[in-house]
Amino acid sequence: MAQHRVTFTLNHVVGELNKNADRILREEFGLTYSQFLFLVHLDSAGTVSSSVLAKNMGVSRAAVSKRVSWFTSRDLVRSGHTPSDNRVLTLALTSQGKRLVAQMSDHLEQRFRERFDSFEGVDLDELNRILLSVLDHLQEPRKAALTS
Amino acid sequence: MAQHRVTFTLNHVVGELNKNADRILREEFGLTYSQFLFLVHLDSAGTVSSSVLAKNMGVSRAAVSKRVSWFTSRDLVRSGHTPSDNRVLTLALTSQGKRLVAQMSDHLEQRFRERFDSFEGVDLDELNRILLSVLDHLQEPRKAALTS
DNA sequence: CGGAATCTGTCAACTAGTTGACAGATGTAT
DNA sequence: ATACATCTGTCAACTAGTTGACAGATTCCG
Repeated sequence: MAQHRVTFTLNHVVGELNKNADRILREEFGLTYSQFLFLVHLDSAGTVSSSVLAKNMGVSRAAVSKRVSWFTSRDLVRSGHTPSDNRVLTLALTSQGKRLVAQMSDHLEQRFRERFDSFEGVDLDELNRILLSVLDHLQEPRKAALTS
Repeated sequence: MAQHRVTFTLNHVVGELNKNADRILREEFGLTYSQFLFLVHLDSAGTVSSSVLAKNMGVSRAAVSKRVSWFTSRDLVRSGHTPSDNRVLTLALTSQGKRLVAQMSDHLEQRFRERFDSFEGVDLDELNRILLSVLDHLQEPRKAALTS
């Protein structure tokens, strides 16, 4: 009974973290956390099609499609069709976009450290290791099917 | 640099968990995870005003307001004005609502256990303890202001 | 070659949240 | 008592996601 409440705690923690990040990014950069995530995903992906980006971000192709113009009109993202395949719309950060996402990441991390470096109660690297282990377990349903 | 990535992992884990829960609840009960959460919050609150429920759920008053009729029309929630204060709309689960939320909770927990009871890699109670500690730290900005 | 299948991005219609404004009810201070 | 402040739920307009349908481009085979 108490056991599954860990999912509630997880949701609660994530809610607080994202709320904080969103507030900081709005104040300091005028962008939302979700816009930051878009740029982060694009940054780590390099040059990708809009549908690959959608898959990476875990949202629908339509969701990405509708947001692209917001970023291109601000010169943060460059989009264009490749000659090799005229269906795909390739996306990449502009140099300005790269600069911005680096600044945002740095700032966010600094604020995060201010808050947690002096916090002895928890080892965040250890927490991350545990969470990755849980994630791995969640994404492998094969085990249950094979053990019999 | 690696440190703040724990926030990404957290988001990822929560996304997977909620996606699973949503799928299960839709299949077995025809309700979404977010509808389940509405009922859970109302269940643990007992009889509350719509604005208190909004605060508990971490959403706006308007968001709750717009959803109430969905639940009352299905006889899961009862709503009415108290004579003591004619502004407030009091909400409570019907007996049918209570029965449903109990069934849903039980089912979800059973499925959760099936998946994690045999999983030796992680102690979920320990994880919950850590997360509660992080949550506590996040919600207390006073410490930083006082230590000097 | 020529279908047929598949993949791409976009559209329309929908859901569930937000903020800001509002009217009405209640509380408070002179 | 009366004016002012605050709290309540609801509304309109907006944002950001969803699914399903679609046309066009590409790929796969026979």
